[in-house]
Amino acid sequence: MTRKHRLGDLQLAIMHVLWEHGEAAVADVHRALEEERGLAPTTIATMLAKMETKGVVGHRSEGRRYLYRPLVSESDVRRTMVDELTRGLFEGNAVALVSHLLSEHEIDRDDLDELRELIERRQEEEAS
Amino acid sequence: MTRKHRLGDLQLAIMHVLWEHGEAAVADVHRALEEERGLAPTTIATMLAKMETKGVVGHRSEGRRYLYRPLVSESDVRRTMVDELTRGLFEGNAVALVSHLLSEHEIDRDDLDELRELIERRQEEEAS
DNA sequence: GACAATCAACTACCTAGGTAGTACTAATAC
DNA sequence: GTATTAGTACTACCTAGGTAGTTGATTGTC
Repeated sequence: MTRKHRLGDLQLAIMHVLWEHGEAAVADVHRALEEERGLAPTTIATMLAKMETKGVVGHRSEGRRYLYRPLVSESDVRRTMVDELTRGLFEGNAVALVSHLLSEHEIDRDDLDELRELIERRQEEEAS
Repeated sequence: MTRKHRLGDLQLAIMHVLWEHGEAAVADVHRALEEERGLAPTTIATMLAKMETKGVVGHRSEGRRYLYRPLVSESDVRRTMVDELTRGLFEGNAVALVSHLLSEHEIDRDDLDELRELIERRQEEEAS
């Protein structure tokens, strides 16, 4: 069932639109992705249909058109996908992942401050 | 060319064996993955052939058998894949990824300490 | 009422990952 | 020297993601 939370690039892009809008018609999604992807509307429609089969979105009819809505949450997807990446690439060690982020310069000076705060806050929570 | 650094589950598992051993025959890889996957030796062989076409591994003959070696480094693969995940799931914001890790309890008390140190060390480096 | 636009349904393809059987060849073991 | 073993090559399939055309219905416009 983890299948449901593993999404491809396009699927992810579509989900972002749905997560943001709550509900959207094919045309809405298409418009939202037009810029960066320039896909045919039917491509979006086909993908949404496949995603529905897969169980990650649902729809209701409104007049002649369908309004799609997400059936999985962004955090579930994040959890699963980050988890799988961590397992596949860092032997399941989340710290190793962060360490990678740090050493590969994905994180700049300001980010470091932000992170440090995040961690300190978390440590305080943990302490209680 | 980012294609070269995006690997599937099995491919990743195979690469781990190669990264660790430097060079390995099909039988070696098969033996190493037998336990956790229980795949036919031909599956490994087929996959290695596909990976060679893709350019992620190379081989040399030693007698009748092939010794495969990695052509892409673990850190390259990590970089690309982490990067793509960050872009696809966290709008490219690495800090958001770490934040996710923290809030999803992927990181326990000891890890927090470790992380904090990592960050402090990094900050010192950055300060110079 | 004819015509254009909108929309979902259906069909078709292509690629990559994954899985494995069969066939052929070379070495090894009696 | 024949039978087994170890190996690669070749072929075949299946699934999922991605991309889009064609078709047929509905609706809105003049």
